[in-house]
Amino acid sequence: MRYEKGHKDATRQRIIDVASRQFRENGVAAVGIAGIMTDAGLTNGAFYSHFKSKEDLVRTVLSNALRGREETLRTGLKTNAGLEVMIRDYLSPAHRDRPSGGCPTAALVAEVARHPKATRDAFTGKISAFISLIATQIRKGSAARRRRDAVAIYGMMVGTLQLARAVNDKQLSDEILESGISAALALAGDNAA
Amino acid sequence: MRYEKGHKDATRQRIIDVASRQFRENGVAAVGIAGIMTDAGLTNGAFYSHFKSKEDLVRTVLSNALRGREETLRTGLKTNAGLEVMIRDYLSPAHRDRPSGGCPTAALVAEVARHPKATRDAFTGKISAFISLIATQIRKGSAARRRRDAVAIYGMMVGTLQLARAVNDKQLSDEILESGISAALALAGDNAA
DNA sequence: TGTACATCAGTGAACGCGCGTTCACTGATGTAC
DNA sequence: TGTACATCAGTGAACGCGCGTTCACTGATGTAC
Repeated sequence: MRYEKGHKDATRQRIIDVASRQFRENGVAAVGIAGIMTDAGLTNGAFYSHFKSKEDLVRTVLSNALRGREETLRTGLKTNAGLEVMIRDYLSPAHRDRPSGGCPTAALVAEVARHPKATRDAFTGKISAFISLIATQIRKGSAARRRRDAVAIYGMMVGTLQLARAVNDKQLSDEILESGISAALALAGDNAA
Repeated sequence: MRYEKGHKDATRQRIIDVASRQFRENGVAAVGIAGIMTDAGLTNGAFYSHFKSKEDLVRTVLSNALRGREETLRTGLKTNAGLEVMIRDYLSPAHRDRPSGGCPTAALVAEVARHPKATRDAFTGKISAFISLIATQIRKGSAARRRRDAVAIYGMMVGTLQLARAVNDKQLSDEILESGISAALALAGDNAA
């Protein structure tokens, strides 16, 4: 073989990583195949020996990024102080200011809602998983109440992060993040709230 | 004049209304000038005697839709049972299933965050206004705490509505809406929560 | 060992298409004299 | 009153451009005999 074993898989993964960053930064619709391939160090023609179509890439990127987030969340919850660190990380200025490495849900959820069913499927399962994970970390209340609060915390994190990103006023943006943290901690059953 | 007085203003408003619906339904990037003009009963060439550019239309539509929302919210809060009706309307299946007539923030906030500063300005002021309006309706806590909860409620409504729209499973989607309502009411200081 | 052929990741030009935008033009009405 | 011109909302063809996608080709390596 003229390329080492695993070369094609590595290339495919490189395309996925570049696309993952670009999609989160600029949205799926605004990102083109040619730009992704250039950033991956290839020419546009090579794309179709790795993916059936742009939509195929979108699905792959979404599954990939959400799986990565789930793992990070899972290990983070084990080693850190429950939900608190996760909530503070999620609603940090660093996360707000660098969408390309951040939560794919916050960046793409509204756009994905308009994509084909097969693409939305990638989301549905993972959103369910996130909610369940958060629910296991909530300290007080019945199982139903913990699950309700998990949904609310997740929705609030996604919404407030997006508001903080859209707003053109640093002070208001910081306030939105702070309010989100403090209200989310309250829902999580933390006394710091 | 070959057209009645006010004709051009009416046409302009018709273009804004059509664009407003299409943007919320499919996102700004996926909507073209030609399609908007066809729906408005005109040909594409006429567009540029009403707007400087597509971005000019986006700004106008955003200001318009957000102002409309603010008025609805303001009168709704006066005549109804405070926040409760508003929260239930916002997180209703009807709102989830018809984005074209719904909240422009939920539909467009992530996309607008990537638009030019002038476009984001339209958002910033109105988001501020929404937060203040909600804060006036919260029953308990210090002024700072009421404002914090207003930010959290708004963020949570936007986030949970988006999640409910993206998810491909009716039962999960309904659960997300219900959880959002009940947690938002709790934050608003309602005992029903 | 040498030669002919197979493999296949990647190249780069080309495809049709729809986009945002421009512009010469139309035609109904108003105004000047 | 009649004629020449101005106004201006809207028409529709055309512009260059970048998109997603296709495809004939390259060239380094492996395999067959």
